[in-house]
Amino acid sequence: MLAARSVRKLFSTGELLFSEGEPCNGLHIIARGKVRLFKTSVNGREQVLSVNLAGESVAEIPVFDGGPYPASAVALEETEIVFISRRDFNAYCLEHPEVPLKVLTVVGARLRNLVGIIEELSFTTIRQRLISTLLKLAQSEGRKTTRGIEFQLPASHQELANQLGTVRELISRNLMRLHAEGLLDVDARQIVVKDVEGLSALLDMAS
Amino acid sequence: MLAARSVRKLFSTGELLFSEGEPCNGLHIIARGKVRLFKTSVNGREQVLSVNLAGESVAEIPVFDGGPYPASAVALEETEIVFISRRDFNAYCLEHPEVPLKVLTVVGARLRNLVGIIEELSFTTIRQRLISTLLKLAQSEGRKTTRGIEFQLPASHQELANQLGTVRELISRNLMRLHAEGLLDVDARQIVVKDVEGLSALLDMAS
DNA sequence: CCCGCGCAGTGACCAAAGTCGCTTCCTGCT
DNA sequence: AGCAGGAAGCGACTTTGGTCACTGCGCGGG
Repeated sequence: MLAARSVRKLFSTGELLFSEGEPCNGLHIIARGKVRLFKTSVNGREQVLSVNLAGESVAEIPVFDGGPYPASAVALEETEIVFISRRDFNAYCLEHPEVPLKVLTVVGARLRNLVGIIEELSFTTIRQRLISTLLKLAQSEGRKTTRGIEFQLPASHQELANQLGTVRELISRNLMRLHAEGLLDVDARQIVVKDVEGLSALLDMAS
Repeated sequence: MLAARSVRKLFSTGELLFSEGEPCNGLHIIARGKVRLFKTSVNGREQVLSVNLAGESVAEIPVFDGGPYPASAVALEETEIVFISRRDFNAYCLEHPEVPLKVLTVVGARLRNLVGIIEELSFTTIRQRLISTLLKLAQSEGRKTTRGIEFQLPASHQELANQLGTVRELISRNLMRLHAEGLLDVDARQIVVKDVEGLSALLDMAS
């Protein structure tokens, strides 16, 4: 059994699982918690590649091709990781041919996700990206009230900026602007979307 | 044998192998020629994801996860494709457990490549991206002459712009600017890099 | 209670990217 | 020769993104 050969590791909020460029010697599976995968630039900017929750694995690729980690990973909350060494996992894959196929679909999802990021980065403005994530949040976490759809931003402006590939200030500014346009109200992290249609409409516009 | 179940297809320059969003029913392997994978935006902009040569495969992912193509592919020259249906390839994978592992390393390379694009898009300017591709070209195709390292741009400014995720004019402008700075000479598609060190130096600068 | 700190708001400013409109050059075709 | 179409050059302009410097708030620890 694979579990027998695995190791459990605990990470507290903000702790690095691994850094870009490090050699990789095993597969990380998230048993509990939340992990962010990201790239860092020389001037300190960050670009988030994905946020993964319990049940998902991180950094499958270096396990197979033997290369270094292409990005860094950090725990966003108390996180428990199950770690399986490369040797063990490779052996396991050869014994169970359906496993790598399964992994391929996982990697596939990751690849589609990356292509999505590229699409956003090269075709859309920060404004559109912000609107799009606001709409997603409204749909997944929003509560309907008399004033509109209400929800909390899941993280600081800084964190949000990292995910959109930009800086804190632009989040502020764009939220302000949307408020000025009457589409939503902002109170600290509390967002009230007053006009979902209006927001969606802005997305569909060609540029 | 797998070859027995394969189909050969011919594509002429500019012909589409498949388009983003279409369902996928098999694996394409390039027997001869050159293929470009790209995304298209509503306003006609393009972003190149990769350029693949003979011996490489394209669109491995949809074969495994059954989803639609995440991007479009076009032949850049006379191209011959070997096509294997999903069913056949999946069956083949189960018989030969080492095959999906091999595919994983291919997909891994692709993933690293995409991460690289994301890094460039979110951390670097067009100027830097241009310099970087010029240096690559100089290294791979350049001939040393008395005036410097000489080579031809492999494609139109438009095509180059697509690869860098920008527009034609910025290629012109940045080439001009580099010329004005005395780093290279431009004559139509003929480039003469006069100062490789100077160019490289510009890349290392923080922003 | 006050201090420090992290987070957010904001205006001034600057640089990069993109758009438009037009010109020029080349090439192939009739 | 003349024309059409594609590729490139180029200037003027707008928009977007990013930087800087500062203010203000809220909260927890000393």
